[in-house]
This record gives sequence, structure tokens and C-alpha cells, in this order.
Amino acid sequence: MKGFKIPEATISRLSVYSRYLENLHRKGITTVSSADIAQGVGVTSAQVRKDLAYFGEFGTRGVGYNVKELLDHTLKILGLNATWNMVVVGAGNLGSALCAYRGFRERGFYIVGVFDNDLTKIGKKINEYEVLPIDQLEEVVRENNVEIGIIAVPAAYAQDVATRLVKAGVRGILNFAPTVLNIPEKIIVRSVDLTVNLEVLTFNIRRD
Amino acid sequence: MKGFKIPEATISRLSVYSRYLENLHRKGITTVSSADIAQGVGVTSAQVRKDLAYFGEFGTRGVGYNVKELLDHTLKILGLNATWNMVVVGAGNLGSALCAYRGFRERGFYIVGVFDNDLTKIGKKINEYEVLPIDQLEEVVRENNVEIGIIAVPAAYAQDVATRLVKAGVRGILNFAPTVLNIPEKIIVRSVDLTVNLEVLTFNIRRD
DNA sequence: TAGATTGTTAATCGATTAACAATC
DNA sequence: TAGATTGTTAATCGATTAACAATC
Repeated sequence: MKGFKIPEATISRLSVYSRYLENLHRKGITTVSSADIAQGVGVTSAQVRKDLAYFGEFGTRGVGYNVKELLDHTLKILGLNATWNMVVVGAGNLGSALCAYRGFRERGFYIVGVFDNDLTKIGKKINEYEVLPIDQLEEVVRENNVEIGIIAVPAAYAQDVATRLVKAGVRGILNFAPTVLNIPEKIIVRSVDLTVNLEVLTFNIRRD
Repeated sequence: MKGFKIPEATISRLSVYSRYLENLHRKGITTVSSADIAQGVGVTSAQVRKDLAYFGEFGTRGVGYNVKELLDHTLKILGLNATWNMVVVGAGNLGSALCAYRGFRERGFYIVGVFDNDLTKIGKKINEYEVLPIDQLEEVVRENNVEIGIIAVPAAYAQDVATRLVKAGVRGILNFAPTVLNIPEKIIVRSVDLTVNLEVLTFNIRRD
């Protein structure tokens, strides 16, 4: 980790801004102000400018931002000027949903392997992907320069899978299992916990 | 919204604590310290005590917390002393994955209807659920006291679905579509955006 | 009592917002 | 020039952490 501290929330928002800019660009809009972006994604314009200011000066005072230029900058910041190879471990319903999700490819994320340990699933096709035996995980990760592993297995297996992914050489993990993973600090982990999200919802519903 | 400000992160952590306590309880462990919990879920013990302190005094100085009691308190705080009825809109891969997810039921979340507008899907079974035509959404929500709607449709349809869910009477929405929803303030929304999560990951990978 | 651990306060740290000079 | 909007600073707000008195 280099340089100074950038809030994680800033990065999330940058991702949202970048998608919003894509929409504007698709519509042929060429100029946008921080107030426009703010309005479009539901934050304040000061927040937009502050978020961008961490990375440079992308606008013109009195004018605003060039949509295409700012889009390119945000994509570059997020690491999306290149493509990323991923593996999905777990070919259940969630794994299948992830394989079918078109949004990944549109942003440059490619799935190069789907794995399971269930013999009834191995060899079956999910979309264009053949489910591979988990034994081949390491091989596929190494041979395809896979940097991201997606964990879509039951909680009980998640730690094992995480350990194997790390050993195989991934640098980031997106974890859908409701477990705290124990892995080296240098590996980046994001956990998406459906139950936690629902429970924050119920807390807030109950509260008002 | 009543009372004073409680950080949203506190609620997320409470959900995690509560799952950890369930594990301890299942193992027959009866007493736990804030340091134990902290170690188990990867936060500091001060954080654990502070989070709990928003809601009361649940421990005994010099001793710790009674696992079962603290578990009950956390469940109550999160609104899990009752069950919640939900509908899932969108019977694609993601919708199917959500219907199949056993973790919901274990925490008291029940799916009472799955909807789609695709005639080839309507009438089909997903697990035990028959896919219903979207026209029946309002009826099912009203008749089953549904308070939570899950949006699992493509981004282009998400706003429409959200508006209908709100009109039908849900109080909270879990949104999987990568869109900013425009709905009344009093409706609680949580968005789970897979691409944003991946892009925070790639940013961090690139950065070190 | 001595040892342990909570509940809570105060200090620190970090993120957001408001405001405005810079500048197109 | 007058009007608009950026980039940035300082003020505010909020969350985390450290420390310790209370107390079992």
C-alpha cells in the first residue's frame, strides 16, 4: 500500500460515478458538472469534487468535466484499463448466477474457471463454462494469471477455499460465504454478506 | 427514526457478533468476553463493548457475557425475535440463487413469492416456489404482510419494480440491480452492487 | 482480597461538508 | 466583464480507540 489514505467509500463512489459517466457518454452528453453527477448518484457535489481531488484535477473551472475524459480517468483509477481474470469456486445457485451475470464482462472481469467438488456437478455446463473439479483450481489460476477468486461455497468450506486460492496466487477474494476469512494481510478481501444486509434492513425498519 | 445516532457499521457488526454467538451456543459454550468475540470476528474488544453499549448493559464485570443471553439480546436488537416475509422480484439466476439460499430461513426470513414478467418462467418451480406473474405482486405483498422486497431484475427494470414494491406497501428493499433507486425517504434501502465490490477490490490490488 | 473484565469517558482519528478563492 | 464551476481549505461532524474507574 503506497501513498496517503483514501477512504474506501471514495472508491465505491468512484465506481458509481464511472457507471453514471458511461451512461452520459452513451447518450452523447459531453460535459458534466460535479452538481450533475451528485444529483445523478445521490451524493453532494462537494463530495464528488473531493473524491476526484484525491487523484488529480480533471475539470475546468467555470465549465465542468469532459465526460469521456473523466470516465477514462475513473476507469484507470479503478484498475479497469486492463481486464481481470477470475475463478468462481462453487457451482451452486449463487455460482451459477455469478457465471451468468453479464455486468462483469462489461467492466472487464472475465471468468476463466468454475469449480466444485460435487461429482454430480463436475462436467456440467453453466452458461459457456464447464464445471471443473476443485483439484484443478491451482493449475487454472496459475496458467491464466488469475488475480481474483470468488468464493460461492457454503460457509463450512469457505476457509479451505480461501487458503487454496491464496496459495494458488490470487491477490484478491470476493467472498459470499458468511464467514470471517483468515488469510494474509496483503490479500485483499471483500465480503458480501446477504444476511447481514437483510439484518441492517430489519433493524432500520423496526426503528422508525 | 427515533433516539440517538447509531453507526450503521455497528449494526452490521452486531449481526456478525450474533452469528458468532450462535456458533458458541451450538458448541455449548456459556460465557464469552468482549476480547473473545473481538478475536473471533476480527475487531477490537473496545469496539465490541462500545457497539453493545448503545443498547444496554449485557455483561458482568470481571466475568463476561452469558452467551445465550447476549445472543437473545442481539437478535432482538436486529429485529429477529419475529419473522419477516419477503418477495423476490426476478426469477433469473440471481433470483433462483436467493430462493435456494438456506441462510435466510435460518435467521427468520421467509420468501412468500417469486415474480417475473417472462412468460417462459411464470409457472415454473424454483425450489418449492412457483414463479408468479408480476401482476400478482401487489396482491401477494398485501395478503402476506410482506415488509421486504428483493430486487433481482436487470438494472433497466429496477426503478419500476421499486416503485411498485413501495406502492404495494413494503418497508424495506434489498436491491441487487446496479442502479440508484428513487423512492421515498422512509423506505429503507440496501443495495448490493457486485461490480462496485469487485472494483474496490481491483483498486486495492493495483495499489499495493 | 487479587484478578479479571465490563461500561464509559476522553482523546484521537478520519470523513464529510461548507465556503470561497481561483479561474475558465 | 459577469457568471459559472472547479479545487482546496478549514470547520464540522462522526466513529474508533485507549484508558481506566467500577465492580464482579
